[in-house]
Amino acid sequence: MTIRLLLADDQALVRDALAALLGLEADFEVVASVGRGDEVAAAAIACSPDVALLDIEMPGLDGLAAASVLASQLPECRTVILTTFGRAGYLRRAMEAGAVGFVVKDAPAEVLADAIRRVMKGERVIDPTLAAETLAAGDSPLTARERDVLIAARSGGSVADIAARLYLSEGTVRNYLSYAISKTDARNRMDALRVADERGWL
Amino acid sequence: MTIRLLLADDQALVRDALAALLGLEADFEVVASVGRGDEVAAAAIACSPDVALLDIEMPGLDGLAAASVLASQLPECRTVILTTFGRAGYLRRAMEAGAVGFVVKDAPAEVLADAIRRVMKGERVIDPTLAAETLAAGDSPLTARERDVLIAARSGGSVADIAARLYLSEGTVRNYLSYAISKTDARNRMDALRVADERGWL
DNA sequence: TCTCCGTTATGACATTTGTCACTGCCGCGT
DNA sequence: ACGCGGCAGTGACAAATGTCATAACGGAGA
Repeated sequence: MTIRLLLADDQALVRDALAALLGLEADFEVVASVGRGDEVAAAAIACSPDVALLDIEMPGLDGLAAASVLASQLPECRTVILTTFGRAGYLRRAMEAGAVGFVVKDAPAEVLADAIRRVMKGERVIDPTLAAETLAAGDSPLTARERDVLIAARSGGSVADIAARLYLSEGTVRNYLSYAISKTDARNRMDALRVADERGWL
Repeated sequence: MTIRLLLADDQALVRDALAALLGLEADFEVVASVGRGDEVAAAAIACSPDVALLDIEMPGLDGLAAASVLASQLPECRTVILTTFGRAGYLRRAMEAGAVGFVVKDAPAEVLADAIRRVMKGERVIDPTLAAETLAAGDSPLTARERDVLIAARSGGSVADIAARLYLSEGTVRNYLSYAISKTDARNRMDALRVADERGWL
């Protein structure tokens, strides 16, 4: 009984390489392979895979959003997130999006193959180091707006720019930035951005 | 006549997957596979590959530095840089480090295989889009110190922090930052950092 | 109902940042 | 010998940033 796989990764070379790697295993069959998050659902419906391997960073729709869509439209297909970044916040969001597995690209090939077989048996598979880290980082203390302001600050604009983009007054933006800076124990907005990003709070 | 390959990529899964992919081609043979830049030279000397495929982001020594070492210690081995980021500055630095090929991971698998065969024939292989972009971005207008200051600014510290780290006066740091901001047409240091990073000037 | 929290906002304030002018030193090329 | 450009610094100034107190409004929960 072969396990039917869907592969989603924006980097064609990595996608093809993973297909080659998984194709070496006798019990795996790659039935679909896409390079954009917004193509995942359609491909899954067309090919009805047993397991979808989704990268997070993809154009169109990110892997986490794609996992949500997949969970609602094709609940019998299990999702494993396969990503470069073992960033704490990703794991939490992946679980919320209905993923049952989470593997980082640092892991050796056997870990991935093993993870796929285990999710097929109904288990949840999560990188243990990452799980610990996620628990340690904890929930984001940032409110929704504080997060919005930080994200808007990422492009390097001034308070005025951010205020204009979010339709807020400049004073309000300064307040939110100040809160964010204090909650992240940072010294200024760049530092806050760096810290929040590392902790997966954005 | 098979082409002997050395593979270097910090992500084990990607490394193994690439090995599987390249192994499917009849004329390729992966003779070494490492996960750290500082293991490249030793592995190359031990296995004498014809072509080394190096990722840029690696612990120990980055792919560009590893390419330099390889070029001096084992000049008969040709280097192809294989990286996620088609960032303009990387290409220039790769060429300076003695690489003869540059392939982005966005490219389809045939491009990589083709590139390997072509560098074996003595050709240089460079992603054409990227080449154009690199020429457009041009040489970095930043002086060595301006670059240092920008890099130090990346960790999110204040002028005082940067000055302390580089053993400069605060005024000097402010001047360099100001020059950097003006040379990048940015609005503030974050913007300058973003721009310089994108252009590969760091 | 009353209180807490998040959102939005203002004004005042100190600090930091960015800009500019100007100086001196050193090394390189003509 | 001279000028140019990079490096390092000072001082002054305007603008942006970060902090704090304070306040109004609405929703969620005790």
